[in-house]
Amino acid sequence: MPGRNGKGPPWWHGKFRSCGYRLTIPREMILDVLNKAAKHLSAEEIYLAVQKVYSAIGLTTIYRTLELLVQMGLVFKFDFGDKRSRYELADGPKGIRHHYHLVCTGCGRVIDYTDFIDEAKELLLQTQKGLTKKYNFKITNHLIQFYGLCEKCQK
Amino acid sequence: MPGRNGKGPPWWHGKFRSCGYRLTIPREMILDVLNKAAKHLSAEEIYLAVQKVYSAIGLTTIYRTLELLVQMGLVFKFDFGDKRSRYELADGPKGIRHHYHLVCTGCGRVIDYTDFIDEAKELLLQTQKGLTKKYNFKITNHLIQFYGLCEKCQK
DNA sequence: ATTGGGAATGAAAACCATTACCATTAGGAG
DNA sequence: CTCCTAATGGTAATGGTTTTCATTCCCAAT
Repeated sequence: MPGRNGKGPPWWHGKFRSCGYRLTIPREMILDVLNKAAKHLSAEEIYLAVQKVYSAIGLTTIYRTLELLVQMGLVFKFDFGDKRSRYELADGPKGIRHHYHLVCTGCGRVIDYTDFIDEAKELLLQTQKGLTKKYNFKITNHLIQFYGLCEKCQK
Repeated sequence: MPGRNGKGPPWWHGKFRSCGYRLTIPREMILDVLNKAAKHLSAEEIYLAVQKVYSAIGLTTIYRTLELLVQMGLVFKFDFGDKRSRYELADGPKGIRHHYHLVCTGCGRVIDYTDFIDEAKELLLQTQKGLTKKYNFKITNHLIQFYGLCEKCQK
């Protein structure tokens, strides 16, 4: 289960080692599934996907691993209002391809978008800096989501 | 259970009527608790608070009413990562005192902040406009949250 | 290679916030 | 005041996520 392009060891190997965590089959499988999917999956979806290739996998391991990955910063966890969490690869060391979500409150559909003006990014950074100083709060991450009605649900 | 200042009928009465919903004791109690608390409460906290004054209240009603209020736009629903939802009064017709949250991933503490609102508002509006046009998505609401470590948890 | 021991796993049971069900109660228009 | 229907509340069910615990496996030290 190679990295993004099939060449070289996946970029996450180093991170695992340096954190003192073991690199196991299930963990690689889960990362691989997330890597290939490249969109938000639920724990169960990941479970089923891994199961196709590694039938011995247990749901428990899925949850445990995902929690670990989130805590390591390799994976983001989202809540779109239906009541299952969604998980998404944080896109590597260089790929700071942060993207955001439009959530339809009608049908639950989620649209990813990356068109976020550069000014906005700048502002976000400044805000972050300001808040860090004022509240002595070390910000590691942020969440931005828009809610509304998609094309179909407006009618 | 009077309005914000004890004079005049609470500002939400009109909204209820115009939506065709009945104005009942439990609903007023719940709004009253949210109004007095003025910070994010869980369903159970609201339940216990209402119970002190109106012991016949049922948890089911709490949930049902909160859902209604959220859907009416009178109340916002948040998820801070512990696994219960939090509810907060949307601050009336004039009080556009929008605020955002800093969530500590260490201890779960939540800090409200109102700084940088005006700058953010402008960009938010532009972003919103762009997204609406591009995806034909009618945005009704948004969520911004910062995650990190609070003062205590950094040590 | 082998091994020892702590980390990781998986099956099943427990958890627990939220919902569904349904018989009963009460708002408010006429 | 009455009636109709929305609203309520107790209880049981739901279902995603966690906990428990015996077993297995990674891997550093032999």
